[in-house]
Amino acid sequence: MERVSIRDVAREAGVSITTVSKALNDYPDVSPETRRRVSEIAQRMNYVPDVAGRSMGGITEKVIGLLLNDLTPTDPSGAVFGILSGAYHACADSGIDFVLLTTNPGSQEETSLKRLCLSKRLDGIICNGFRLHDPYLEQARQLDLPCAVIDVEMNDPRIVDVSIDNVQAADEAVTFLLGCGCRAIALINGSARADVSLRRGRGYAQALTRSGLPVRPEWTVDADFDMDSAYHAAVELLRQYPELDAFFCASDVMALGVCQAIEEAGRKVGADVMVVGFDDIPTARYMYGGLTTVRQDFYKMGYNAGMAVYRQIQGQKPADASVGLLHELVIRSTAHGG
Amino acid sequence: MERVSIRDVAREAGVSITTVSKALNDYPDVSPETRRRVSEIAQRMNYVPDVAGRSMGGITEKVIGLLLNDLTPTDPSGAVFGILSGAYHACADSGIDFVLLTTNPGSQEETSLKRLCLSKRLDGIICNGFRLHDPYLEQARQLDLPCAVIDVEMNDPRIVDVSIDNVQAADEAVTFLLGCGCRAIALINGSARADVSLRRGRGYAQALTRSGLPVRPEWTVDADFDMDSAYHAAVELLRQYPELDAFFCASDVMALGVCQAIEEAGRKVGADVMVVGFDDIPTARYMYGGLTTVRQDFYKMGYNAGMAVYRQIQGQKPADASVGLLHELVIRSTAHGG
DNA sequence: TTTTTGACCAAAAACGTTTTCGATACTCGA
DNA sequence: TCGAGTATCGAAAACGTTTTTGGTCAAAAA
Repeated sequence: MERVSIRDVAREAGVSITTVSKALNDYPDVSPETRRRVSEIAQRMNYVPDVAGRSMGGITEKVIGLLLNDLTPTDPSGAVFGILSGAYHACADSGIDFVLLTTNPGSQEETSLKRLCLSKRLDGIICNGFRLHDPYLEQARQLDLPCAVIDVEMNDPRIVDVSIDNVQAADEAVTFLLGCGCRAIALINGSARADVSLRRGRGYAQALTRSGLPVRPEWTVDADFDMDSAYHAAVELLRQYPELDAFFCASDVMALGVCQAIEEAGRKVGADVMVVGFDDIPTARYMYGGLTTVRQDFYKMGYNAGMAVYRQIQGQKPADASVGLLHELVIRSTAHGG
Repeated sequence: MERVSIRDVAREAGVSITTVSKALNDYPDVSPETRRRVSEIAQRMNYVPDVAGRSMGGITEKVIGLLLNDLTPTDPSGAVFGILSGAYHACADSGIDFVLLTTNPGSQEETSLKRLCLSKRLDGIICNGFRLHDPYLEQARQLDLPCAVIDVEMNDPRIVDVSIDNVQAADEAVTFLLGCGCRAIALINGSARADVSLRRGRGYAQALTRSGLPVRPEWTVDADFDMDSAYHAAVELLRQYPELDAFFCASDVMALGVCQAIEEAGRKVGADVMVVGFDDIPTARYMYGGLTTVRQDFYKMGYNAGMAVYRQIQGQKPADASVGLLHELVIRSTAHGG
């Protein structure tokens, strides 16, 4: 596509490039008549200032990057999409450029986070999907750049943590199951390398302990947020511990695998065995009569993360307070009282 | 974050900036010793060439933009996410930059597609979510830029169409319902402003006509791909035409609303009234005993679109042939034979 | 010994802007 | 008529690169 430069516009208008630049950038020292004529010509010629030249001239747009760890072909929970959409809109609302970046364990070895940010000219970054011990997690601490991290507790005054209170959320879910009369509750957790898994595990144990019940380690299994793994784990648990009367799952997708296992074992979900999921995915209310689950708002996560980073870019305080989001226990059929 | 320029590196290494540039860009006329020393210093100083300066110097990365019409907070079908992920990976595999863009009817009025592409320095573009009569649709034809459009038949030799054969897919679905013995089949279609809706409507009519059945316009309703609209439409249809024994829905999400309406009407999904959806969303097999549906691969859509645009950028023929993708009728419980 | 060659490096132009500063011409008051 | 002020514009530097061109020096060829 043919690009027209400021020189072309200047030639066409019979003025210098200085005047064109000033006319289009609302400088005071250009006559109304000239300004009008130049803008008209620029418009007609489809002149769009080159962003690189502009940057050389000292005018740069601010940019926030959303760094996703391992962009998968599909996003069953809708979490990544919601975060992405939220971050995008936060940038749009703030008049900031948005760019999407991805990493994987391999690329984290070859390019440092700092160099990645430098190469993309980032003014701020939002990180999602990091696992404990990912190299980038530690590098984010050394990064001299406004930064928000989703779903990992960083405990760093310079970094904004964005997440719900996962301990509390898991506690509520398990407490609810206890209130339903359940006494043998298994935990199908996400990957042990995910910070949220640790926290949900803590909430699970905390609720049991408060009720004076023992935490039986053999009733907790990591299914890596994977439906099939969750299914197989549940099959095995149900075989080995027929006394289980409830499952708390760290994602709705895993809950589906668990429900299937329960039904295949000839037991009734929501009656013989209760199931609580996590996330409240869009189709949750249509499965197994309605999945009882802990809702979290991924769009808001992304949006708040974007806004927090934006505020830091604007020079507002290093966000000593992190962004806490609210969760909500949504009670449907797979686990319900009385 | 402090940026290090090539000048800083040159000073530190005691050579000219020319030599630094050549050393890092593998020019032959720099001694191995100098090259080694310069790269070592550049690495240590965290020097990353400024992309704007680089662009001024005549080196520009190719960029493909994915233009989404109206990025919503949630993506129940996973279509947008799949396409995005596919396009992203196509770019990554081709060593091309990827940027995400969005439009809405309002912004289409104020900024032309050409200016949008110019301002983002695009070398190619993928369009998704366009409605018939969107201004950008016509502008895409005038655009002098490699371009792929998803799910709209453009009939332009310079533009790559990417989609499944929606007429054929709908025909197969309805033909299957007819094979199941259904004789009164309603169509819950997407928005009439979406090209795929027209095509699925054609396939629906085509299948009925081939079997000698009349196409009753009152049995077709546009529910705009919305679950609630589909629900209400189905409620009304079932009340007014109790003889209906099947629904063909243009999306799984709408199929869910329809199923709910059927059950609330006291009829049994998959027995009294059969339902076929569209898309095969990740949780389809878990709903109503398993949704019968037409599967399409959104990731592949995005990937193929990206690759097609990339090939055009590389100067390969204007892609007279469009990219056709395969669909697959997935038979589960909500509609099944014998 | 002189000339040629090749290896290595630097000066400078170019890219498209913005912005500072100086230049010109005009207006107005004295 | 002249000087000061004002309105309008252009020249030129600057930004960070790449790339062309030319220059220096030592080694090889004559």
